[in-house]
Amino acid sequence: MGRAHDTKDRLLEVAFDLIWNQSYGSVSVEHICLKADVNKGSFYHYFPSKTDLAVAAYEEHWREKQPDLDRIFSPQVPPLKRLELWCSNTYGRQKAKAEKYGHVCGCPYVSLGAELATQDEKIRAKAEELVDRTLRYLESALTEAKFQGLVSIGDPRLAARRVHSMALGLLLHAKIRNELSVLDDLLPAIMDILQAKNPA
Amino acid sequence: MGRAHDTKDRLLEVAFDLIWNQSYGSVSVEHICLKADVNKGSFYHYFPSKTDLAVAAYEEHWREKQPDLDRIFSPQVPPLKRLELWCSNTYGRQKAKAEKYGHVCGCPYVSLGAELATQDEKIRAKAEELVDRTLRYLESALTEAKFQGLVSIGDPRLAARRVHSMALGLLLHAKIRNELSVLDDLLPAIMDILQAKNPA
DNA sequence: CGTAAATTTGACTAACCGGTCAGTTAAATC
DNA sequence: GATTTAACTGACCGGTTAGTCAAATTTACG
Repeated sequence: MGRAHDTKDRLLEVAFDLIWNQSYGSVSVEHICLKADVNKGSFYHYFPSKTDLAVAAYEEHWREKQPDLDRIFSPQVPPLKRLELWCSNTYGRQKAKAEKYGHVCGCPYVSLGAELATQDEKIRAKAEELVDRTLRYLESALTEAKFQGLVSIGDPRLAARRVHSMALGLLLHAKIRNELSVLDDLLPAIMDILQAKNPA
Repeated sequence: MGRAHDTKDRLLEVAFDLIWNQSYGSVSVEHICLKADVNKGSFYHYFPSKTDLAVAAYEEHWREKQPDLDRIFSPQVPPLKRLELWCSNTYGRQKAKAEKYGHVCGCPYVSLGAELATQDEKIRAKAEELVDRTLRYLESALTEAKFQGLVSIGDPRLAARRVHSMALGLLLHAKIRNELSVLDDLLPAIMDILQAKNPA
């Protein structure tokens, strides 16, 4: 075998970071290779195409962040508290990114999905998959919240999509206005949607 | 003067249509010129850069659609009815686009804004401006609705952003899933946010 | 009509794009 | 220590990109 280093991981990480911060179209394979200190030839040893890299980078990013979500949405945590943790986690990630790059970057899955959903089926499918996984966490929390009489909602699945949509929308507003404070309304807006009896 | 034709208008229309359907990055100046039947040299006679074309195309599109919005949000229409009309207008536009191109295209301002807000300041500013104009319609309707006791909301400006965020979020879900039916929940979700007393 | 200004043309540039490939290097296996 | 195989290299490819320009054409106007 060859030199078993972390080349592939570096490519995945750099790719996710650059695409999230900029956009798929404006980040070239060369940029990614340069920043990851990888030769272009090596790139195509690991990934058959730029598209495949993007898909793999987003899957890898999920894999890394899933433990956080599992902790936030742990059955040990009261359901509405999970939503509160999710909101503050979202805010924290956006704040960190904004401080690093000087502008609000919004939801990474949406950035990629919105740009390429109509262009690249592989990427659209992956974005859909990642969104669906997120919805599952939300739906689970909402189902429990409803059972405990904490919220006044109909179908938890539908309510989860509404909550998620509100979050995506506010993240987009924050990105387009480049103003992190838009996200201050995230938790209150969500609690209003749910007509939460006991505001977290 | 030269041949005073509709060259510029054709460029604006084609550009908006292509960028909305695909993305800024994947639509080249050549594509636009080809579809508009305009020589590339002529393009740069009218626009100093691709960015400037995009900004102008989006401004022009707003100019064309504003009469529709003025009609929908006319003071002659009951405030909650305005929201209902706005939702069905949104659905109609998405349906038409989806039938024309075979996939849901989402909100055009968001597509451009999400892709380029962190990259191109001119485009970010224009996206912000267009979103703000839309918010003004919503805020006006909500202010009246609140005064008439039709809704239970706090600050109408904040509520308008929530309504708009929900719409953006659902449009994004529809685009990423490529499923128009996601938008069936648009009006109900908005009415729930507002805790509308008299569901439209 | 004559001239000047607006418009149109299409060939051109120089950089960049995603992707290829023949060959080199280093680690694991026997 | 020889062999195998994965990891890596860097030059290279054809095509595309945004943008330029000098010349040609058309129209408005005095």
